[in-house]
Amino acid sequence: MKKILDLIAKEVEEAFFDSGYEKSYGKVTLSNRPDLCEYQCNGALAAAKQYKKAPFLIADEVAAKLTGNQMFSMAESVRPGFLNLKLDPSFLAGYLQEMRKDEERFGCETAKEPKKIMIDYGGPNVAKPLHIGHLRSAIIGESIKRIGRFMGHEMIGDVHLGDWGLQMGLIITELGIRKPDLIYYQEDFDGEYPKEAPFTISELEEIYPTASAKSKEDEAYKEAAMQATYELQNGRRGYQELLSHILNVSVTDLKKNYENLNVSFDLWKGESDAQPYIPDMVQKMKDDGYAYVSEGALVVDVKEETDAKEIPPCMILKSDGASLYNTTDLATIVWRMQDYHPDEIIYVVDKRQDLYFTQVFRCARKTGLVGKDTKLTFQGFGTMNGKDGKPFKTREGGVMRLESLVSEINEEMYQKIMENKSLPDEEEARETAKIVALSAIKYGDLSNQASKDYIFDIERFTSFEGNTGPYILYTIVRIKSILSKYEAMDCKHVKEQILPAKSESEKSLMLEISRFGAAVENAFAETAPHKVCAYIYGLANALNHFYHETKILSEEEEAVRAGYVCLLRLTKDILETCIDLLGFRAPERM
RNA sequence: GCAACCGUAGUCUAACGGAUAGAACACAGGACUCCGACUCCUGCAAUGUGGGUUCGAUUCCCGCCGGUUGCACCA
Repeated sequence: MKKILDLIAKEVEEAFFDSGYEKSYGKVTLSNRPDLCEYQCNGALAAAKQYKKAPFLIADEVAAKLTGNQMFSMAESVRPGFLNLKLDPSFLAGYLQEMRKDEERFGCETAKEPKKIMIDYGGPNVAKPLHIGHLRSAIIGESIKRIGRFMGHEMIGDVHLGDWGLQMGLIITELGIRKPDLIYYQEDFDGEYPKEAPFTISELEEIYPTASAKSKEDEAYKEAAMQATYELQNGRRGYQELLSHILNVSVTDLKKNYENLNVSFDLWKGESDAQPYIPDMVQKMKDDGYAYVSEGALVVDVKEETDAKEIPPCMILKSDGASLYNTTDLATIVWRMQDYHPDEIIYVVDKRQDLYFTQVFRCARKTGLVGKDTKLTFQGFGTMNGKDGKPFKTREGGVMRLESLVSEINEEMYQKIMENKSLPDEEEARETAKIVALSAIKYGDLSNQASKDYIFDIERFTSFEGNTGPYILYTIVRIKSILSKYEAMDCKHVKEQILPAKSESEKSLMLEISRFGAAVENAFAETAPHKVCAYIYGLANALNHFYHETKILSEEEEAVRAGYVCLLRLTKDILETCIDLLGFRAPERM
């Protein structure tokens, strides 16, 4: 089903053409003066120069061609040369009627050329709990993935675990001190290792920071850890077995935590999965003459002549020959290309890594790891700040665990719900609090442009008023309540059909609904989930406005009432589809 | 020092180069015999600064001021 904007533009383009102007001037946009019109075309202003004619004269001609067109109830020319349009209510009702026949997509067409897109987000570290620094990547990445999928693209989410390097050696060393008898430490052992991990997740989460702290004070300890890391990476059997236990235990825990955030990944690959690709990749870079030794390290130049500043070379190997972050990221590109051949890889990463990814992308392109037909996108996000405008911290000034943040907000929501006494059942209240709390966190984040820093204000985000997640959910719940009352009225014999709007507020609501496809499409094109938020906020407002002015269930004319109910149901379905794209859902009651 | 990003009502935030810069919170008023008033309506209030390009600039270019961040062996 064509977007309503395209249908309108088609008519206007033809009117331009019939008046002797290029069709392209007939581009139509949503009105930025809703008091004057619903849609507008500024083409006459642009055409004035080419045709050496006053813009309003052109607009007059086009408007004349459009009068009488069944799509519009108004098409007028306004100085200096705007073309103002209002849709015919019957046309609009017909359009919505078509939308509601498509219960899944509401007429939103999928992309003409579906792409295979890998999306790298999450980025948690093994053996370390998720903290608030991981929140934005998870929320934004998940939403982009869902929006892309809705648009018909093949979206492959990869969590990209931090599971390589000294941290593993530290854990192995510390565990060896605590439990030296474990067979993983017997070098001559060649039997089967036990399936059960020799530690729990909470032990693991305690072992790592302890080991990390020790290594900073104790030089010998650090040596041991580095030695363990080296042996692990060079294939010591018992250590590798320990690594896989660490991975298993951690990933199980991470999955649970991400599940609570309604975030999921298609791939649970990590830095360790890229390691096997490193030697060949490095060798090829050397053979092709891209990599050379500078100050002891192996690097690839990524400067370009158009650069305003010096972009340092991309380091491939450290001067001691060891790999580093860059090496792993490049090798990750190798297997992604080899196994998936994506059209695009999107990195949802902290924007502070902008320069770093510029280096990696350039290096990957220059050395031929990716071809021209694969796009590499850096989708940097800003910092989540506290109310003081500084990076969000606990009251003590430490890094807050994600779990603590979530449970704090769950509790806050629970208190609110209990105050309202809307849900007498405690269990339901707890469950609902979780759902609403997640909407507060996610909407609070996603309603901002991803690239900007934003202030995480629990009080504001959890409010039921204003541009918040809970407000959106409240609107949905309210509609559900009305709909279920309608069901109980036993009106099955009445034909449900959307009728032409009779009031301004009804028409505004219908106009908002009709924009659905364009809004989602645009949000994906700009990888901008905040556009989905802006859209549903407008839709929820239009609904509440309409609701306030219109008696729905007490409307006496059955057909009109059924028409209202149709409109409400369509609004609800679209709102729910949109919040699913944002990664949260609505409760039945709240 | 060099570079990147960002400066919009008191606060928080939006706007393909287009009309009177749009919301939210807060504040000041107002609206419920009614489907969930956690709603709705009215008002107050903003583009850091100086130039340039343009018929037209929050948007593009340059200078200044302010903030954030990044600048080779961490990830």
